[in-house]
Amino acid sequence: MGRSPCCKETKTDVKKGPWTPEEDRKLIEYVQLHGHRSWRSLPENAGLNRCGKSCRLRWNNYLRPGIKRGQFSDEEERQIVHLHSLLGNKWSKISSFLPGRTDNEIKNHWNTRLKKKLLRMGIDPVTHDQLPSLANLNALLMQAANLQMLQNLVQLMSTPNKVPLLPEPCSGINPHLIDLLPLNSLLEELLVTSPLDPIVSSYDMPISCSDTHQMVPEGNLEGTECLQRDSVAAAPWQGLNLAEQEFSWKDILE
DNA sequence: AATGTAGTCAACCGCTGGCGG
DNA sequence: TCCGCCAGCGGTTGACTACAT
Repeated sequence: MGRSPCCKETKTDVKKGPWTPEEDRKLIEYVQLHGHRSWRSLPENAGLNRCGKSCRLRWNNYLRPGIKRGQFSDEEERQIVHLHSLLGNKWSKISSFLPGRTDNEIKNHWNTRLKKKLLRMGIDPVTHDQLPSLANLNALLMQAANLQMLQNLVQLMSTPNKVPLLPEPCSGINPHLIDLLPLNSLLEELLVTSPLDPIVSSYDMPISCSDTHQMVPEGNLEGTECLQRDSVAAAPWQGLNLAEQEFSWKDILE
């Protein structure tokens, strides 16, 4: 399936950019007299130094009779939003339901106005679902922060027992080696006292050594990798560089 | 008044699928 | 069935304008 050779490959001097009134006049006159059976040959026949594609676009979007210009009415906007929720970015399909409006115009209107309008109304312009409220967003952020703390802990616990503390001034704690054993219980306590979103908690976390089963999706206990103090955490937990995290031990312990 | 920034929209680019030889 | 041509489509660009600093 070969790609159509663009005008630039056949003619090097085709004009681009905005159309002049004179070009418009030539195009209108030609189409009214001969129709537009072949856009490819039209420019030459009409005496236009333009690409056939460019002529088709100009005709379809601006010169064709019956085109409605100007502000979209509330009713039109409602229709576009509704059709978009059903059809997605099928601008040509959507335009077929709005007489006089071109796909290009609808697409531009969507991208520049309607998307923002929907966002302001708390509606996701892609899925058309209600966006999470500010309060929900806050809770999600808290959960994300908790999760990140847990990740840090798990990362540390999956390395040898003794690890250096973060260098000053990240930590306000005496910067010597500490035993990570007590962190085990701290981690479990965190998991119990900080219930996570079901989506987050269904994440395949390599933690299930004791009674923290609430972290593991129901019926999925068997395959869950048990975190060993000497083992290396599974894929989602790898690649976390503690040095890049913004949490200090002080933060975690507090 | 000059400059920077954001918004708008006409036009272009490149891909896709239909069609005919 | 394969291949090339073509129109149509959706995403992107860039010129222009309005508004803010």
